Amino acid sequence: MLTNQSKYAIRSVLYLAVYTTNTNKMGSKEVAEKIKVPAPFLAKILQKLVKNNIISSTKGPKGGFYLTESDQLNSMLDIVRVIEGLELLSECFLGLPKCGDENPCAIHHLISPFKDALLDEMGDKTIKQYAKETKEGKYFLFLDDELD
Amino acid sequence: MLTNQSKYAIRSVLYLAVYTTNTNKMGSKEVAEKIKVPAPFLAKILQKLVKNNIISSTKGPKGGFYLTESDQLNSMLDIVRVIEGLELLSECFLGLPKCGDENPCAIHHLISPFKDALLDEMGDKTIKQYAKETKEGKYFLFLDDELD
DNA sequence: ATCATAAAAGACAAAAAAAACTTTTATATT
DNA sequence: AATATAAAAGTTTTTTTTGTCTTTTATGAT
Repeated sequence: MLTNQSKYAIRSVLYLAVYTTNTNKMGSKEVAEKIKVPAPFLAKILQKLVKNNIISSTKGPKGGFYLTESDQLNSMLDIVRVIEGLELLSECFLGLPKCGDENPCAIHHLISPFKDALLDEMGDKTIKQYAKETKEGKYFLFLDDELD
Repeated sequence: MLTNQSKYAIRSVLYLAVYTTNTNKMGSKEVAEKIKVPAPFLAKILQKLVKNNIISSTKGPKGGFYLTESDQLNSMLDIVRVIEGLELLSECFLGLPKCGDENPCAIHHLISPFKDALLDEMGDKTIKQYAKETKEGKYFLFLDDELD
């Protein structure tokens, strides 16, 4: 439903939202280590996120990636949009070309309400909100040494 | 969430369940045309399904693929299991290694009930039931010339 | 028995996704 | 100004998925 690229993107943005500020940036290798994804691959993904105004960065010593206040107003769906587009999220679970309410595949009735709820939340809720709830311990970004 | 292979497999099994019998088999090319998937690729998939007792086949003239009564007692989950395993269906939507109720990712609360419902239906309902409901017009297997 | 048909088997090719590597550019610190 | 740091940019490699092609085997019909 999502490519690894989108998954890594979402997890890294959430991580950066929780653990960095404009005065406390983080390098791509460190982020990769923390959330346990391939470092060079993540570097490419973060690059793409910067170019599309999802996150921010500065080069050089003390440089790295971080989120501005305005970056934090983006949604998960915004992230997916710039990484792979929204097609994967919307296409039929069984691959039926024109699956829909009028022409439902065998499991459309199960998928449809779920997809609506998912797109609603992923489209409306901001990274800032997710970060806040993560800090409150509601969600996790990786294992074991969470929040240390 | 599912590979094309699994999608094609499910759709072709449903198609065969609706449109064939042990006295009225169908060749792989014809099935491929009907459900609009690449013919040689589907041939390989059907082969795998036969080998794993999801569907049946006979060679030669008047030969082809079909479902026996006992084939029809399989579930969609059985199909996915033999094609790609159940990993893809069960792994975390954001790729969190040990996502679960104790260690939820940011959207676990949304995904979890959906996944439960999906696995329940896909695991319990038989191909026979799906075929019956498809014949009743409840679901569709392809477009336009349905049931002609 | 022969022949045409259709699946089985196996090798092969193309495309997409995932991942790695190298060079260049910007920037804080000294 | 020089240096070290870290992102940006671009190229390349690997792996997985998808898809094709060729040969072999089985079987119903004549």
